[in-house]
Amino acid sequence: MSDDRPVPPEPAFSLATPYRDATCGELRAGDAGRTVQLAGWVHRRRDHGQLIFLDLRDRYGITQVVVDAQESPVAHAVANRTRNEFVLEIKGEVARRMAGKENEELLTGEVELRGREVEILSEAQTPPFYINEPDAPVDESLRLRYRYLDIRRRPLLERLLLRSELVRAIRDAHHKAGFVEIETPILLKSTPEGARDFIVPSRLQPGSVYALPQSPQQLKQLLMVAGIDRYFQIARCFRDEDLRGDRQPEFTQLDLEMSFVTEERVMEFVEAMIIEVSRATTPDRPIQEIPFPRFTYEEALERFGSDKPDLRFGMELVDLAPALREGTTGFRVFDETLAAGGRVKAVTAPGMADATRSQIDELTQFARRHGAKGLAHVAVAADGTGHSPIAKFLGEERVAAIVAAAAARPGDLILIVADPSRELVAEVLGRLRGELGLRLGLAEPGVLAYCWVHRFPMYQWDTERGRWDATHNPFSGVVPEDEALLVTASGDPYEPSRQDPAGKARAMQYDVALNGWELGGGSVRIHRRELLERSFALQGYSLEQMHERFGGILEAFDFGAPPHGGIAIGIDRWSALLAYQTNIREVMAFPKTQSGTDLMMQAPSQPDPEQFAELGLRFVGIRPEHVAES
RNA sequence: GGGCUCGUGGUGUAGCGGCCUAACAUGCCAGCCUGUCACGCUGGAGAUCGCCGGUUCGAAUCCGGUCGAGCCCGCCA
Repeated sequence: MSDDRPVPPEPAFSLATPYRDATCGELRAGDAGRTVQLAGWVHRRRDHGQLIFLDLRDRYGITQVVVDAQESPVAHAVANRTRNEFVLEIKGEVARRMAGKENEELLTGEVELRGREVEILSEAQTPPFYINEPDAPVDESLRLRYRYLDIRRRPLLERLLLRSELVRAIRDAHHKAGFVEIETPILLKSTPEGARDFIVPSRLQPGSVYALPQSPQQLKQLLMVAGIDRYFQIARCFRDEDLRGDRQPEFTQLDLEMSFVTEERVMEFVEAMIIEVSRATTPDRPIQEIPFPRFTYEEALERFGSDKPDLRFGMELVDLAPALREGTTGFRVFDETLAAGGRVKAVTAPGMADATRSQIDELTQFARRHGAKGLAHVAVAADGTGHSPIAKFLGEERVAAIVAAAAARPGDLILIVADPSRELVAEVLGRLRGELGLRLGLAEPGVLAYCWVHRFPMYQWDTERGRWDATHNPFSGVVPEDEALLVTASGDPYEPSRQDPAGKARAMQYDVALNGWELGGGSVRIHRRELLERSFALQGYSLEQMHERFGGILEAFDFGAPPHGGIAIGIDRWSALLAYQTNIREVMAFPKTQSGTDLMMQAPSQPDPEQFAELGLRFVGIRPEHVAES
């Protein structure tokens, strides 16, 4: 057998220590005859009486140790006492395994260490779950409680290593491109993002609080004013909102900002960076299309029903209005929707024509959950004719027209949503598309389909508060040709209304999506004071409020602000997707549960009364039972 | 704030009104074993079924509440 198994490169600072000469992943046939010492955890023990096999494990791999009672009675006696997860130091001679006894599964499988001296560095209780069977299912709360044991297992370890490589590649790419990495404060002031802030009371300023940053948005803009024309940071961000599999209260963003740039220039850099980083981190995963496809928000919504489309499969949305146009269709839902200026659109699920009643019901429930009033369907038979419960209203011709419009093939199932709201139709069909695309296995798992979505609407009308809300970020710039739209219908900039031309303005905003997930988003910012004031007025901020909330940055802009723009990319999501995960807890060393608790550290915890007293705080409770206690 | 799912020896599951004095696998403990690599063989210990209450002659099993975990809606650029 040849010694062709790759040996990982030795880091600049040797892995050898007084406890070990080598790691458990590096011994090869060429090392036979050497006397070495290894240190690691007992991965598994196979006791044959006079002969004990110990699989010794560390981060780098596993090496089999044999302890022979005849050769080394003392070592054998110690090995006899060991159990799984004991930490050992073992000295012995590297020997080629007997012919036919090699283990192909192990990088070190051609050799074994003949243990002469075994020392127990640390004993271990029986772990609460299997560490040596990485595929065995374990309740996630147990994994969270004993995270340090979960990290001993290969799958999580490898995801953390991947994430480390990702961040390293990001740093490399930015440094090469002349970016400066600058840290910004964690103890900050409330920033204008829409999420709830985490609050930290100040002892030195009793009654005042810091807010943890939801992102370093304002600070990076201030760095642009400061003349740092290319800034980036791997920044921890905090948002006190309800959690999901892809949302944690604290998360990490790649935050970057550039000066003297256009939208095009920022996208150019970010795209090149993403390609470089992807190739460095997951060289085995092909990028579907370069340059990344670009869609306007409008187009993405029309074609995919999503501003973060999964482009690994087709299933584009189809407008059925042309097929239904002349006269009335006889199906009231469609007629009324079209008459009201609403939309009737469809998505075609390939090969699902034989869906059972309960499957259709389930899809209908899915559609309802996302706001649709119902879900119509047409199943395409082998002869190409459409069959549908609503055929009796529509008539054969119109059903055929629907099949034709959807370009559906025999065996396909056409799912139709009708609603006065264009956005709702898009949203529901988009979700169906995403869900079915995955269920039907249409998406190639290994492919990385990045794309850009840009030209988002600047604002959304906030009915409750009677003002325009920035869709993205209050500093986002408007596309130059829409600048004139940033006015109110009334003429008074502080009297916004739903009819304002501003509702049509598009922002210089761009999102990058990967396989149906939003990876990040950014914009070219407004750097001119005058335009910023107009935009803020539309968002319902009076001059006083503007200064109260954004005084610092407004003042800074008066000292000469360069045109600038940037982006923020979610590192947790990115590493999760690169590791084939959809749950960001799987790429975080110490994540929190959905209720925001840390099962390992038992956080959050009751504060020491003295800490409260020092801060001048008292807990008065927010629920009846709390109030009753105080 | 709301909806849904789950909670049974250390772990993963089965059992879903009496046949349960709770089963299986694995782990654990003890003994045997010199070529295993999910070693093997023999024996043993280990759960009152998350918690509280109710229904019932009888509850792991049904109902209500509660606690914990997850998924989703709202929320979150």
